[in-house]
Parts: sequence; structure tokens; C-alpha cells
Amino acid sequence: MRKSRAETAETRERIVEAASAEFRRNGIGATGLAGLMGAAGLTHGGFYKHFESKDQVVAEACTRSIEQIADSLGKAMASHRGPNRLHGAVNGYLSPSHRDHPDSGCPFAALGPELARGGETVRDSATAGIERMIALIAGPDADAVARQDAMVALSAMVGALTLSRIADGQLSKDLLKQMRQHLLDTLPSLGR
Amino acid sequence: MRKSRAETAETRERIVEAASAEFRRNGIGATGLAGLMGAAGLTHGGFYKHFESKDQVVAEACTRSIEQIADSLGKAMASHRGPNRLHGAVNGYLSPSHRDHPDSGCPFAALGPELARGGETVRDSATAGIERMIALIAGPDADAVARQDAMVALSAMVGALTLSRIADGQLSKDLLKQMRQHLLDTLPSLGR
DNA sequence: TGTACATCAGTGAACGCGCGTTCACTGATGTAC
DNA sequence: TGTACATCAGTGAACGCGCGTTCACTGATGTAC
Repeated sequence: MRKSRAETAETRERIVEAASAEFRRNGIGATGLAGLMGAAGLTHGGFYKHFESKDQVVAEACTRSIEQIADSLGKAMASHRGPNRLHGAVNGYLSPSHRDHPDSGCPFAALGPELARGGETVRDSATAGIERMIALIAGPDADAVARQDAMVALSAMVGALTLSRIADGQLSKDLLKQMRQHLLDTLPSLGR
Repeated sequence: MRKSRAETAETRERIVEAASAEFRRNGIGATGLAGLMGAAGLTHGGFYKHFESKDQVVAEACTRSIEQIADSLGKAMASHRGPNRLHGAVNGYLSPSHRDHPDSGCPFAALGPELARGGETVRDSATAGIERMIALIAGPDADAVARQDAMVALSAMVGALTLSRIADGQLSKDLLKQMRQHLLDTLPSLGR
């Protein structure tokens, strides 16, 4: 049942999309290829017609999730009214909604330690993602200070979201809230 | 080959100790009971003489690792000379040495997302650990502001360490350095 | 534009492997008298 | 303090299971003439 070239490309796309969500939902190691292919509407046997190994789809899914979160953060920063371009990023990233939907959210908060333990391909892809997020948060034509503040903002947001997903109830809310306030109070270089 | 009660207690201790290191080194899901028991100098069959399930040792190992990191952070804060008690905590936590030795370091940075996905027992143990770390960083007789700043400091440190373990070279160093500077610059409530 | 044949996306069974867990067994320790 | 027996920590084989990966097969698509 060979498929046309267009269909094949769409299928591959669907697999990467499903993988990026499944990995963020369950973790990379805990996501089996069969489940992943099932989420893409296929059976497991066809996986190797599109990828050479699990590692390869991990790296591509990682890149894909960073594109997603960068997109969403970029939009949040651009559309937010107010004096500080950080407002949009911080309020979007450190929101209960982002906390409660890791499968469509930041891969660093969902998979950070697993990425750190990953092979060269995965870490390279993740490192490129960190650079991209820093540049995005620092903004166009950022000076050295803005870049430094962007590193701080990204790290701080990843940590707060991670902890808020472990905790629940008031503590979980407070971890998000305190970090929102802190970043907006202390990172003037990221103002518009 | 029954062992004396003292030996049995020591063995159990050794298993928890080995588990807390192995989990932080390889991740919880990626650590098998056989490897874990091997690291404790035993064969895998004896595991269930000490624990009811893998979940149980995960929760205990989680508690244990928090005790370790709280101890080490407490000592760093107490022994550090200078005007700000945060200096010791920040310089110890955000150090290349901590980054390069996850197996004896902070479980939130090594296992955060896995803890968030864990069962009730594991999450309860981890949540208690977050509270403990916040109280430790806020210091004795901390007011509400100090507690809020401690939440920020803990979250920020966890995120920076996580990202610095994904990146390498200069970026990895910079992530640690910028966060050290930022926290010491912006959290006066945590001064001694 | 047809026709004949090669290609290959997708299926589902099968592979060896390591997982968490169970179990029969061993023999030193703990307990009862 | 002895003695007899119950307990149980630790071993290593075995369990069913899901993993990543491979493979023979199917039949629609792509290509060559």
C-alpha cells in the first residue's frame, strides 16, 4: 500500500508531531515507539520507513517542540500591551495553563534532565533550542546585558514551571506567581 | 544466610543510598532494580525483602536526596562569610562541580519532570522536599517576603542548573554565572 | 497516453533483551524452653 | 547456658511483559519505454 510522496511527507510530519507531544507528556524513555505510532494513527512496524532509530525522532521532536514554544512565546511577547515585552512571555510561560499541559509546552521543563542525559544529537538539538530561546527573549538587536538577562529569565521560568508541576494546590500557584512578579520587577533590560 | 538485625538495617540503608545516587545519575525509569542492587553490592532477588515495590524505594530515595542537598546547602549557607547568607547557597548550588555530579546533587534538577509525573507517594515526598528547601533558604524566623524570595531563589537555581547540564562549554558556564549574579543582586531579603 | 515493472509506505508477526516481580532454596540468626 | 526450632536475608532461576528493531508481505505509486 505505497503512499504518494505528499502523503508520505504528511505521515512523517504527523509522527514527529505525535512524538513531540508524547515525549513531553510521558517522558522520552517512558514513551514506546508503538504508542507513539499509535498516536499518529499508524502501526509500529512502519516507523523505520521514516526514521533510522528512536534517537533520530527524539532529536527531531525536540527541535519541533522548541519551534512550538518559541512561536507561542514570540506571539505572547509581540501581542502583549504594556511597557515591558517580558510581560507577555512571563505571563504565558508561567501560567497554570502551561503548567497543566506539558504535552504542548516547553520541552526544557518537560524533559530537561532527560535531554541533559541524551546523546550528542539530542543535546545539540536542545542546545540550539536554548540559544534560540535566549535570543527570542533578549529581543532583536539585544545588547550583552539583555542577553544575560534573557539567560536568567529562561532559566528562572524553566525552574519555576518544573517545581510548580511537582507541587500542587497553593504552593504550585505561589511558585508561578512569585517568579512572575520577580522577573517583571528585576529585569528592566528586557523592557521594550 | 540470614543476617543480624543490625546488618539488615545497614543493608537497607545501603540500598536507599545507592538508589538515590543511581536515580539521579540515570533517571528513575532508566534505572533497573538489578543495577540498583548491584550498586549496593547485592543481587536483585533480595530487593523485595526490604521494599514492597520500586515505587517505595523511589519515594525513600527522593527523601534521602533532599536530605543530602539540604544538608549541603545548609552547611554552605552557615559557613560562608560575607554579608549575605545567599552567597553560600548560590555559589554551592550553581557551581560547575554540582553541575558535573548530578548523582550527589539536587534531585529537582536531576529528576524534576520525572517527579512531577510520579505517583502520589513520590510527589508527596518531593513536595515536602520543596517546602523544606524553601524554609532552609528563607532562613530561621523568615517573614513572608523572605519565604517568597526563597521560592524564587530555589526555582531559579533549579532551572539554571538544569539548562547548564544540557548546554556545554561557554553557554553552560554563563547560565550558571548569570544566575549567580542575578540572585545575589536582586534578593536582599535573604541577607543575613 | 498506455503498459510493464520497480519502488516502497504501511502491516503485523517475530527477534532477543531487560524490565519488575515471584519463588524455592540456603543457612545463619533469633526465640522459646 | 544449651538445645531445638522458627525466622528470614540473600541467591539465582524463572514468570510474563513491553521494549527497539527486523522482516516477509501487500498493493498502490512512480518510472521507463
